[in-house]
Amino acid sequence: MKLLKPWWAADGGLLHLTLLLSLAGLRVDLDLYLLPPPPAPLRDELLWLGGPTRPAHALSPFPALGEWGRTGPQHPKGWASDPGAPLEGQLLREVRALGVPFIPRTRVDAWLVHSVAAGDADGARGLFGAASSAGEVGANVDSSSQAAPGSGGDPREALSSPLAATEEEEEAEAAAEPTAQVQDAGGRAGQDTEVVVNQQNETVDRNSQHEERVSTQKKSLQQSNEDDDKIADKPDWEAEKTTESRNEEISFEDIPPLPGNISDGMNSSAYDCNVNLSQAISHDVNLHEAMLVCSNNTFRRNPVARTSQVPEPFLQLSSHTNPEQALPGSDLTGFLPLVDNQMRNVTSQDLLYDLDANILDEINLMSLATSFDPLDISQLFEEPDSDSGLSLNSSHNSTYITTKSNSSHSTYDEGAIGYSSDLESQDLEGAVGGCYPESIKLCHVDHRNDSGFHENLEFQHILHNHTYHLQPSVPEPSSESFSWCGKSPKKSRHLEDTDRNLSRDERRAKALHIPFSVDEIVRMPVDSFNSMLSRHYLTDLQVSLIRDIRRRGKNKVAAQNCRKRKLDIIVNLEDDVSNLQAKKETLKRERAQCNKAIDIMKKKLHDLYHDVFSMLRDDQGRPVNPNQYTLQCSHDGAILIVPKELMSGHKKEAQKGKRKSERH
DNA sequence: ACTCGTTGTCATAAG
DNA sequence: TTCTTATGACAACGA
Repeated sequence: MKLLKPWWAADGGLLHLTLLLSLAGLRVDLDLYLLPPPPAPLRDELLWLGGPTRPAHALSPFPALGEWGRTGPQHPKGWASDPGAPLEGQLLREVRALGVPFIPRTRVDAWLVHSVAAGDADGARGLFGAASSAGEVGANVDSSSQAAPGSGGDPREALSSPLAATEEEEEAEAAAEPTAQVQDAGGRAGQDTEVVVNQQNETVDRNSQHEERVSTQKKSLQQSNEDDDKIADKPDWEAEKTTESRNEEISFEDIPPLPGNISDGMNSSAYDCNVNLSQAISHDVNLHEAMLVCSNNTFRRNPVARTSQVPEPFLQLSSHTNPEQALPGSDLTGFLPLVDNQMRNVTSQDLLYDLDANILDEINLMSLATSFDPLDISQLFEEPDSDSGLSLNSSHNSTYITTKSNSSHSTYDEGAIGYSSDLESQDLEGAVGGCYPESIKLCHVDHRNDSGFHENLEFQHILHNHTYHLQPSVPEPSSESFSWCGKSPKKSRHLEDTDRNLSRDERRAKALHIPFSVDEIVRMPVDSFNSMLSRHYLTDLQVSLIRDIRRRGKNKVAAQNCRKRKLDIIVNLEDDVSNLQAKKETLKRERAQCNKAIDIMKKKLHDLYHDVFSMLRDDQGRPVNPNQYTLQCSHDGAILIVPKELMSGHKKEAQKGKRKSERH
């Protein structure tokens, strides 16, 4: 919702709103169904007031405005039956005077404007102010009901009430105050009408609070380029409101199909579908299903082929509300963010026609996300790690870069892009398509789809990022965002604690509902692993993740072993060093001992020498001078007393003889 | 704020 | 060719 602020402020917003509504097709039709059409002159004027480059019916997959009065149910008050009311021109002027932040172009817009003009100016400002702040149709309506209390017959209330009132209130009001207005509109009556009354009773408190919020929101609108941190500071009330709306699912199953062919006015196949509107509206996956229908009929991609790409199990999972309507392989839950990326320059029809293969691939992958538990996804988003990331970070490159630059951590480099399978985008890694941070808000356009949208985010994240890194630094849709989806922060925190011990791959595997444990995946022998992959119905995404998990797991073990080995080697080398040092010391000691022994021996020999000489006598009986004579041992063992002079001369001759022999 | 050890991951080479 | 293992390098994280 916050993301829409910049749309309104910077881009005029209407195109986005239109596309948004178009993409959320069934939802828009629901609104139309509930509301009366404007008078013909007015709608024409409204239609072209904004100077659209092409007719409204070309901008939107909905029936042309001209068909509105004929196809839509008649308002109990006969509003639709009064097409020529002389208010139109004045209405438009009033609308303009209201400072509505966009020019009405589609029938919905026209109706909104008209409704506003028909009501009080304050209420209108509240409506559009809230609309601009909330950034979603549902919010618009909701706001309008709060801003203009007391207008019991105002169709705005009929539209908004279901989103705002609680079931208890509805029941109470139903018993107390019968309102026939909406009942005429095809039997859907009950809840909506009751809520209308509720809204009247609801009041000033909320109204004043709401106005404050609106003013705050308007201020924030001016900061269209607010950073992610600001985005994270989502007001509690927004979350509450969202949760409220979400909890109040409107069931239109009992509503008969519209009398007219709702797609009569369409000149394109964008909305050429056979889906029963009432059925579609009654399901949480309206958007998905609607887009499925569109894809079947208009997308260039062969639906059959796409169908074949999606494993049966996921089909079952993806169509959590109405399996019979869900077409295989075409869940477009993640379409909004993608479209948002192109929205500024392209019409919805262009989008429908021009979805390229990449987008469709992603969309196809999105089907996987439908089976994800939003909480699981949320856990991934909340993942502290990073490198990876899924980060909420979306996979969109530009977004990624931005967030990365803004974040202190910034990690996702990943070449991941190239990497495999990576599913994560986030990492953005260059990845294919990703979703803007804005897309996060987009998901709140239709609360019935937000869980799916989160899944998409997760999915896209995973899709593009090989590393599965999570961007911790990037503002993630934390528990706050999940509270939008009706998850209490406590529960989210609890799960967070629960999963805290899980590794990233474990969390990813859990999020993708991979039926094997990470440990199994990693430890399994190759043959078993391959047979396991072939035995189970797994999507490419799952297989990719499993292989990555296995690769990372094995590499992790290898790295651990490698480090352990390296440490062992180091330890061994250190031991060797210490051993050698000890040996060296020992040898040193031995050497010293030997030297000592040698000295002792020398001394003993010297003493013995002198003792021997002291006992020797020459021929005249005189003692032999040890300085003039030396003792020599002959070959036969005889001891001879030889004068040193002879010994020196003999030694010299001996040395000469040695040299000669060496020369030769 | 910086350093250091640990850990996970990736890229690459080798078997 | 594919898979596994080993290892260097890098980054994140916590102490």
